[in-house]
Amino acid sequence: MLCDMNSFFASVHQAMDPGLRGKPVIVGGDPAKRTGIVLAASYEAKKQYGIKTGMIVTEARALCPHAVFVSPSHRDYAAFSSRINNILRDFSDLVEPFSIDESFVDVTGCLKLFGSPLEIARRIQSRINEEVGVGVNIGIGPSKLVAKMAAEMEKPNKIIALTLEDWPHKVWPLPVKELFGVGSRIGRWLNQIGVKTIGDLAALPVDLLKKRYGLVGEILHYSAHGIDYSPVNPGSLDVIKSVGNQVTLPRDYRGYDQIKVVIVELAEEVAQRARKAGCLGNRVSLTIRDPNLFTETHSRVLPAYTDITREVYEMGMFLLKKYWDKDVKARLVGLTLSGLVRIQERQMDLLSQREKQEKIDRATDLIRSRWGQHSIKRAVSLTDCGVYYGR
DNA sequence: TCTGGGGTCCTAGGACCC
DNA sequence: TCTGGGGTCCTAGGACCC
Repeated sequence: MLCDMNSFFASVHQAMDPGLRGKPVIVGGDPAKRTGIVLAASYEAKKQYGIKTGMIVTEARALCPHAVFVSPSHRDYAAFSSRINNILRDFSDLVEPFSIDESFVDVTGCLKLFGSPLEIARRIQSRINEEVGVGVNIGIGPSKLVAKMAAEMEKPNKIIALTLEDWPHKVWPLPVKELFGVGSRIGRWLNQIGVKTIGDLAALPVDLLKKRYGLVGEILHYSAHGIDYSPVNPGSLDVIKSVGNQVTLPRDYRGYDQIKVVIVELAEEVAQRARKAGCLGNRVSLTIRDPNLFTETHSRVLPAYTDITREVYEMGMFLLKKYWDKDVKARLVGLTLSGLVRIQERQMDLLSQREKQEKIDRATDLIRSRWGQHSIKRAVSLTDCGVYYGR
């Protein structure tokens, strides 16, 4: 099954504040910023006023001036998301959070315990509706792909079961861009070569897709036929691989000094998030989008794994000066720490040991500078092997 | 297509190692 | 320096997802 929360961010605000229920609610960026977009809109806003996710906030305001505009609160969304996943885990231990508002659940092994997939879906849906207070679409299918496609077919708060027998008449007529894995670029290319529907894609020779898109092309071919063998992997989101932040600036910034301020703040956020996650990273990437929307990214591996703000910042500045010239103009700046590894307890010990060693070295240096090179030595130097150094 | 901000995965060339 | 064959790491870029 794929459980897909309806208008998730907006629903969370409505669940937390009963005064917002039944009203057009729009979750969007700071209206003071030049480029705020709609992150989510309640069904009232979507249905009655034609508000869409991704729309520019000012545009949304024009369509629905009396809507309640709320600024996003990621903490609350994360809390709601984990409550929902906990409900799902009451039904199966195979729960894979796919994003903050979508999770796959493999119920193959618990049909005897809880009944048919449809019955399970109904129980999950009513528990999420009642206990969390948000709507949820549940797609049921023989694979993640089929369940995912099913969940998109009708909204909101629907349960849709899809089988492979249904696939040709229910999925093939859909526009090819609706297929999971077909984005804007591939969709455009497919349209250009006359592939309009998912059925058209299914009929396309694999070799053509393979030649153009390699492995991705091959997967696309199988997807168009509803074939997917990927397992529900409960741990897939536990291991984070990178943390990054980017900002679109209130105006174009120019030159190292102005951009430096942004890099300082981004480094602070990024390193702090790494520390909070208990991770160290070994690669820093800097992205700059210029006023013409041309975006460039450069990265470099660090000499050692780190979660230190200063080290992330310094690599960011190194990259800026190496790859962009002095009068660089930036509309957006992004900084990412990747190559992340979790700090194990043992590594924690090593870190604190390292700190201890550094303190010892500093103290030793100080003592020697004051009382001479041989005023302090390691115990091994006092054995007869170390005697040469001891004099 | 882009809007903004958070991610993942794949590919490919070059450097370097044995 | 090149010979052959196998491999890893680094870096950039492209595509996707929500």
